[in-house]
Amino acid sequence: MSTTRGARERARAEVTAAIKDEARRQLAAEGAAKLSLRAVARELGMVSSALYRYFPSRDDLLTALIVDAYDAVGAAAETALARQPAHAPQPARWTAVCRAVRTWALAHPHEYALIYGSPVPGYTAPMATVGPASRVGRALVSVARDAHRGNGLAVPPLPAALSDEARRITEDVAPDLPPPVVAALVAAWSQLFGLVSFELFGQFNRVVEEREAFFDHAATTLAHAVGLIDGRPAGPAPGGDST
Amino acid sequence: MSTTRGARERARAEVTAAIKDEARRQLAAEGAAKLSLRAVARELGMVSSALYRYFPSRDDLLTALIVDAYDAVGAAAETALARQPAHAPQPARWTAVCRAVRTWALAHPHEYALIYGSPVPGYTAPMATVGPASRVGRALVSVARDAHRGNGLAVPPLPAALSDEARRITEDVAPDLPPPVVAALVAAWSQLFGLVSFELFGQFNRVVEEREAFFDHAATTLAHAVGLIDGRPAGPAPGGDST
DNA sequence: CCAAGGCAAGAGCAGTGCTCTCGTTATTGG
DNA sequence: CCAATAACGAGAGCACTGCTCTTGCCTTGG
Repeated sequence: MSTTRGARERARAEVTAAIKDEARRQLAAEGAAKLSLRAVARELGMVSSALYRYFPSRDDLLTALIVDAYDAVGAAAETALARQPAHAPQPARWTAVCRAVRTWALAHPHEYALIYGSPVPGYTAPMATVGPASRVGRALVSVARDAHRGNGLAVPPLPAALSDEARRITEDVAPDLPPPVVAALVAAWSQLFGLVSFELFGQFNRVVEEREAFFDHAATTLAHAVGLIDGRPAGPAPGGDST
Repeated sequence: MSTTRGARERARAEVTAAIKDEARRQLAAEGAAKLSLRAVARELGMVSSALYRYFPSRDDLLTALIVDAYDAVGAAAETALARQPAHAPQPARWTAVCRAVRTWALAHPHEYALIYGSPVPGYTAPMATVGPASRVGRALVSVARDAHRGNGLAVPPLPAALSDEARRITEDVAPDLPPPVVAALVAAWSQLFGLVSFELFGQFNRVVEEREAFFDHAATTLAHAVGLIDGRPAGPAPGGDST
C-alpha cells in the first residue's frame, strides 16, 4: 500500500532525511550562522535549486532542525527521568532531569544554541515548535507532580500580584499542583537553562571551573526551591522534618 | 596630547563612532545576523571598502558592539543600584539590579541577544570583553557585600565536592564573602539571565503573561537564595528568623 | 614646500539565498 | 496500456554578502 505510491514518497522522505542529516552535520560543525543551503546541496551531490523542492527556504530547514532539537533534548530529559528508580528521592529525580539537559547541551552545543540561544534573524517560532518545546518543562512538572502525590510540596506563598497569573498558568500546565509550586516550577525551568546557557556560552569562563559539581549543587538548590525535599519519596506522612 | 594630533584622529574617532552608531541602528532594527558592513557603509555614504580602514572585519565591528552592550547593561545595573536609598532593604537593592537588567534587555533586545544569546559564528570572546562582561555580576556581588557587612548572610552549607571550587571563586570575585554565599551568587547570576532570556527569546510565550510581576517574584526568590533577608539593612543583630 | 602615509573609491572574487525556466522521469487517470 | 500530469533535477541568473587589491587624492609632518 505504501509501496505503490510509496516509490516516490519514500524517495522523497529519504532525500528529506538526508538533507536534514547533512544540515545537522554542518550545524554541529560550524553553527547555525554558517549553515548554507548550497553547501548542503553540494555535499549531497545535488544542485542548490533542487533542495528547494524539499524545503521552501533556509528558515524552513532551520525550523525542522529546531523541532528535532527540542524533541531530542526533551527525549533525553524523559528517558533520564524514566531511568530513575521509582523510589528514588525526589531531588534525585529532579537533578537527573537537569543533568540530562546539561549533558545533551554539552554534546550538542550548536543545536542547543539554536533553540535556547538568540532566535535567528527575524524569526518567530512557528506553531509546530510549541509541542516539542515543552517536553523538558513537562518532565520537570511530572517530577513535582509525583512528589506532590507523595509527601506534598511546601513553597512560600505567592505575592498577591501573582495569584491570578499563577492560577492561570496552573490550569494550563498542571491543574493538580498548587499555584505557588507551579510558579516556582516555571522560574526554576528558566533558571535551569540560565545555568546551562552560561556554561555553554562561555559566561563561566574564568569563573566556574568545576562545572559539573557546581551545576549539580545549583540544580539541587532549584529542587528545593520548588519544594522537593530529601527523604522518602512517597511517605504518606508529610510532617517529617529533616533540618 | 590627544588634541594636538587630534585633527586627523578626531575625524577618525568621529567616523568610527558614526559607524558604530549606524551598526547599532541596524542591529536594533534587524538583529545581528542581518548586520551588513555594506549596508552600514551605504547608509553612511561611503563605499564598503573604506569601512575596513576602521574595522578590520565584520567580527571586529561586532566585538565593539558587544563591549558597548556589556557596558550599557552594566551601567544600567550600577546606576539602578546607586539610586537605591542607602537604607533600603537588601532584597529591594537586589531586585533593583535585576529589574534594571531586565528593563535594559527589553529595551535593547538585539543587543541583549548579542551578548547573552548564542555566540555568533565561530566566535570566541576576545579578552577585551571580560571586564565589561562582569559589571552586572559585580553589582550583584556588591549588594551581597553590603548585606554581609550589615546583618550577615545565611545560606546552607556547600557539599564537600564544591568547597575547594567555591573557595577559589571566592578569592577571585569577593574574598570578603563566605564561599557558600559566593556560590549562591554565581548561580543566581546565571539564573537571573535565564529568566530574562526566556522572556526575551519567547520561551514564556503562552506560558507567562504577567511577565513583570512574575519576574519580580522570581528575583526576590533569588535574593533569598543568596541569603538576603527582609528587614533592616544594617541591623547588628543577625538573630532574626523569618520562617 | 615636498615627500609620505592615511584615506576613499572602484573593480573584482568567492560565496550566499532564492527564482525561473527547461527537459526528464515517474505516477496516475482514462 | 497509453497519454496527461505532476514532481523532479539541472542550470542560469539576480541581488546580495564579506573581503582584497589597486589607484589616485589630499591632509599632515618634516
